[in-house]
Amino acid sequence: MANVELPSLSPVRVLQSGTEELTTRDRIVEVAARLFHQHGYHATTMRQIADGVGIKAASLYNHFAGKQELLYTISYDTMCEMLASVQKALAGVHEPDEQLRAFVRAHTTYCIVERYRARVADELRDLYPENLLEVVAMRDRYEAVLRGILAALDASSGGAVGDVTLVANAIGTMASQVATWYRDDGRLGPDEIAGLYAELALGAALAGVTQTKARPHRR
Amino acid sequence: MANVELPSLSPVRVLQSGTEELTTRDRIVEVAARLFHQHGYHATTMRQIADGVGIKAASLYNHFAGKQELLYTISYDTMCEMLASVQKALAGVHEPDEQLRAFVRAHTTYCIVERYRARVADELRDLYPENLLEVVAMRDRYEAVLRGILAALDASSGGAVGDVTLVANAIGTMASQVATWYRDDGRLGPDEIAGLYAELALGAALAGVTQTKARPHRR
DNA sequence: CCTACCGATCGGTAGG
DNA sequence: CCTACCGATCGGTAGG
Repeated sequence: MANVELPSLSPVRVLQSGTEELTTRDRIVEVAARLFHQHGYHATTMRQIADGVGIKAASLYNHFAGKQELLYTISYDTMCEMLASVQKALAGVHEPDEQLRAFVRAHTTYCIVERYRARVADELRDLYPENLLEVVAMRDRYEAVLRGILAALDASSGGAVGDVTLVANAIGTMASQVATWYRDDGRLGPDEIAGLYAELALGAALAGVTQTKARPHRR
Repeated sequence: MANVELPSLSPVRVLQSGTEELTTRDRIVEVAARLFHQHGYHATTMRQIADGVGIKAASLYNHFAGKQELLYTISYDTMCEMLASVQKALAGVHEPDEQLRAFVRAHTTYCIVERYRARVADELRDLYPENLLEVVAMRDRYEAVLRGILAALDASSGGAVGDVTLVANAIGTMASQVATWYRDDGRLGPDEIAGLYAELALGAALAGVTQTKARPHRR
């Protein structure tokens, strides 16, 4: 097995982005993320990761204390990147509906472009309890941003959203799962999908008003 | 470790439902589904499954040829049950919007009530190629039902849905993921969530019209 | 359905 | 970053 293709961005990589000179440590993270995504954490061996990087398994332990630290690094860094990504997208946007569009666009785009690490970070099952705690804490901050937007949208629309927490969960999981069906050779590119998902999310969030306008509820 | 709690229904179990007398084979499937869900396929050992049932690991091989056959059985049977569940829910429903509601309600309810097996069946990663083929074929039939409903809704609404495939993927993944945040001790029960999800799905599917009505697109 | 067992492979270490 | 190696555990089998 040779190398990884996708460059992608880490806190470090962002600063020196553009070039292709990755440190061994960063290359380990890339390969591990792709393999964890493809086969799962337990089905991926340290030997496979080492193979992908082009070193021996024992050498991995010069960069990470073990397999779990590798998973934690990927998950935690990815959650931080996702949070930074939506915060950047929200800068200067004040209308709740435009905030929701911006959030969903940024989130969806990240989940497509960085689909390997994003899906690994979404899989909390294999994290040790102490690591899980930290990743979940970061994820909670992320979800709180979405809930805040939906609460503002609810207020500005006369309660159209309804159950803010449920709608946040629905929209969040919908966008996170985009990588399960996205194909590089598909009809639509990441930007197109992200734009469409933003409209779907707004439609779902405001389903209460639009539905009752179109026809009264029965139930 | 003792037994499993949840009864749940398999093609066999459905016929004799109501009682608690499960065959050893069915109890193995239940325990395996719960453990595969909780820890993942590779992190679950045959010894853990045997422990949960109350037998020794070697005895499992009197019921299944191996671990993979167990996974395949769970995945395939679950896909069949899901398909049967929505087909039943759609019987006699002819209006596209009501069909979408019925589909999403049935799918969401199944994904909550049978959340262990549903999530295992949604994880295709660990299936051997020949098994994957059969499970994916069944899943495609399932998704085709949803696409058919959305195509009808699109036609009856003057093209409001737009990209039927994308919307089907979005709604399908959203509903499938409900088990990631559902809690037994949460505010909302399965039926309430399923009802709300049906409205969210309809709002998302018709986002095109409602959005353009409310305010013209800019992009 | 059990006891007894096996070859393979894993994560990780020693020591350079 | 490497070679050499180890204890633990896994899925599965033999034979009753």
